[in-house]
Amino acid sequence: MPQPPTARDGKVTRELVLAAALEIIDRDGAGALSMRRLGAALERDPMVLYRHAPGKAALLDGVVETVLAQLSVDPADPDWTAQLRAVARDYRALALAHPNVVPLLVTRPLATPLALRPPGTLRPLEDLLDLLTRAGCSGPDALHVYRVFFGFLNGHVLNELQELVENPDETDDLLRLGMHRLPLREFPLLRGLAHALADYDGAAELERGLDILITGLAATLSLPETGRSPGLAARNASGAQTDDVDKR
Amino acid sequence: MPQPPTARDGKVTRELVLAAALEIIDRDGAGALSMRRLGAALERDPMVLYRHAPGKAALLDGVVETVLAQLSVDPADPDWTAQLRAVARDYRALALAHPNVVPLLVTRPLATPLALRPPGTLRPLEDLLDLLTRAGCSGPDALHVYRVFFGFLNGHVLNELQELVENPDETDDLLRLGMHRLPLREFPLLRGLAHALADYDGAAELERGLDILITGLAATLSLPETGRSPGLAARNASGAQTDDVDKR
DNA sequence: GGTTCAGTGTCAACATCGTAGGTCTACACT
DNA sequence: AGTGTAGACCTACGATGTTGACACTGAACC
Repeated sequence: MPQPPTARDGKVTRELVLAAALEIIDRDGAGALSMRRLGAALERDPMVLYRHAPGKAALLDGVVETVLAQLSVDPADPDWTAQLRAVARDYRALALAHPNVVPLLVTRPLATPLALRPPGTLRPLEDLLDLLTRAGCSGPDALHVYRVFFGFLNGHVLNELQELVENPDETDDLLRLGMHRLPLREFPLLRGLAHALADYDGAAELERGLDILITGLAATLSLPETGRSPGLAARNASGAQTDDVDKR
Repeated sequence: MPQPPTARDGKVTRELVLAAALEIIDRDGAGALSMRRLGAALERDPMVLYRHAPGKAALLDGVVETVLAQLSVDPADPDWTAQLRAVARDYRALALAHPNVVPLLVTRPLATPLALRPPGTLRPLEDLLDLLTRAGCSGPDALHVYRVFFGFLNGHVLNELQELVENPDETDDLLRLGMHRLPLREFPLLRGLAHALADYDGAAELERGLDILITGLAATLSLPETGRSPGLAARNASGAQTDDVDKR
């Protein structure tokens, strides 16, 4: 017999549950994920979920883990700066692919002590430490780099996802950003920058941040900055757009 | 007659509501804030709240606004780097004073287009733009600095708040961090760094990040780096502890 | 003085949520 | 044949955000 799209193929596995949960979150946001809805998506009784996770919080952690598991760090890369850049780009791509997961990504760890987090979440950390110590970093320094690096990444991703527009079809920047509503007298500079706000280029912003970060790190840690120089120059006021992955 | 501690003094104002909400969040976390509990804290019927806010989401935004309103940027400061540093330290202090608000702080803006955010939230942005343009920045560059700066700040704060411990009374670092639980074979480096993890110094980390960021920014924007050099040197593997505000 | 009106507080009700407890079915192994 | 076990299901409880109707107050107006 023909199965409905989200077919009930035999057993329910943890992976199936998490995949369905991710799908719901991607479509309708994290707030829309309820045990009942998730059960319905799997065409099962909601209570089945508790066989595969001790509660909703664990499910959310699981979703975070599956997403984060798609991020891989190659500890064997001889050029640590290049590897950092690659990871950063992957991370951004992941965030853009699952924007509704980002709040969980930055928020869930606050509820769980580091060492009790799901292993998939710790993998990138361990690999990054590996990469850096191979490059000559001391342990504590590697830890420091990890923190600065992911701190920066999370900050960037949060920023980029905030650049939402009220009415994307509108051509006028002021209207698109909903800026006509804010009191002109109190925020003159902000209003004047509507155009600049409108053509925000996340990819370029990330690269520039990486330039600053990596050169800064290399200097502070007195590590060899392998590979060619990252090209700090080449930019002016308006900043040339780089090709962007997403269309916004 | 003697009033109970959280007295019902006359009218209920928006400020009173938000203050009570903040109190609950500070004490029991954002998840513990419900309309009914908030109503009980004010000794009023929960429905009263809807007279002062259109819904729970608006209340949360209000809490974010009141917290963020405590952050002030002085646009007249002639030394922009010093002002940035001051703002960064204030922001960190705010986050440490209200750790349970931080998830809201980084998460709520994702739900609201920039221009429709409460004015209190936009104030620091406008003031920062002011500060930077006075220092000779172009508009778009100022915007860029703002983004990199707050991206970094949010990232740092999120990082610092994650460094929670499982059993704060334990003297052994491994136990305090709950590290004895994670599979030794898979995370050797991480386990080896338990000590380094345990004496994380948020204030020092912030300063080092600021060093990197500000020098990087000054270089990229070819702005005068006013004030004395930020002191990029003076650090080694273990990193000397600076005096810290909080006790953890 | 009487009437209207907007603001404020109260109450009951609804749909939805997470999850504790118990039960039924089917298969694995002795 | 009997027994154990794991997966799935159902019911039910308490809590949540929010709607709509209703009562009270004080000021504004005729």
